[in-house]
Amino acid sequence: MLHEDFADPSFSAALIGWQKEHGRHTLPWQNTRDAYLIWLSEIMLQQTQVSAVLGYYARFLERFPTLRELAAAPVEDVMAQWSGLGYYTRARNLHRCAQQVVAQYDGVFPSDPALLAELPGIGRSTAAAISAFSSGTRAAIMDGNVKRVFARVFGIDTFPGEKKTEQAMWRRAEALLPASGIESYTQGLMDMGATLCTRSSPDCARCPMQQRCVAHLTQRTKELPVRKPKKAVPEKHATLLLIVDRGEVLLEQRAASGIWGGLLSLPELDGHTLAEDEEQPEIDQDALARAMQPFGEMESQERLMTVTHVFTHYKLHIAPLLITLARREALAGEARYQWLATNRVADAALPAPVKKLLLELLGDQANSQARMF
DNA sequence: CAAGCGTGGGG
DNA sequence: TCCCCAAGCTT
Repeated sequence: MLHEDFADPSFSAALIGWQKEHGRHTLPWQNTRDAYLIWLSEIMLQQTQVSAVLGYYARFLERFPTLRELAAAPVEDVMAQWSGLGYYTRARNLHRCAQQVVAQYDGVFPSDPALLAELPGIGRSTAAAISAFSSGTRAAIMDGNVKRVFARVFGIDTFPGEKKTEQAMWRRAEALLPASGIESYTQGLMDMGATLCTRSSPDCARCPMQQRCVAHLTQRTKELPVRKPKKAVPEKHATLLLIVDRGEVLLEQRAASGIWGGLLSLPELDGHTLAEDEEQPEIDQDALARAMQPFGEMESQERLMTVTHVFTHYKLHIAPLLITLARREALAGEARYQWLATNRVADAALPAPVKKLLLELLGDQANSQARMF
């Protein structure tokens, strides 16, 4: 034949039947056709597991019950709600997307996946999921679940991250779409991947694909899908300035791009990029004095214990430097700096490890009368 | 188009 | 402790 023929109606039939009987039906974003509720869940669930999303989803909707309220809100409020969930570009794009849907579509998400995919933060797969769940549109998703299920059921033994392999999977996904029942089918792919065909120890005994699964039949579920080739994780070091004064802490808004883009964080003492293993670098007092210039006169400095934060692509050693002020300078024209009351840290748009650091320290402070901010 | 982009949990 | 990676998108 000229090209692969991936069509097989029995695949979707088996999957749909399984989903209706054994799939998930009570997640907070199910049992609705409200595109706002579905879109929000799909964005939060990008590279993020359901258990991590549940709390954020509920709090986010409490703060932004409607698309228009989200669109009208300051982006800082959106970032604060997203704080701790990671991949912060999603939050900025979410806000932009809400504004675009209000402006271009009068607040109504289009049902066409191609139009959805033009909006910020919505790619081909997310567009298909939103479209399928909110309007029953027949469109294919391609996420980690689908890649894992396909790799095993069809015995695909090349790395799914490889472009050629992924393209083949997309063709297969399109060919396997059911004539009807796209909602149960799409949800079934996700449910199978998340609850049955898991990364380790898949429950093949309960799997509707058992009789047709190449990996199961050849006992290769451990080998499939093919692992991502791993590479050495670089280590970076940063000295963060923990400047406290009168019950407030000094924060700096980070650049929109790069790690923790657009979030508030502690000012970073630059010029300290170090070789590996050099855990406790000497503080460059000249650089520190220059960095402190805009904020005031230093009273004391105290090095706190280094904490290590592991990202997907590198490891960051954070050396906090606690600084108190003898005199505070007014923040003239420095829009990216702000003083934040320490009792508002928990709700601020901070990266997870920075928020953790601050809360731990402030907790210690609260328990200690010896030292007052 | 390969790399950049968070965080938390399971094994 | 360490490894792996999850309802991917953007540049």
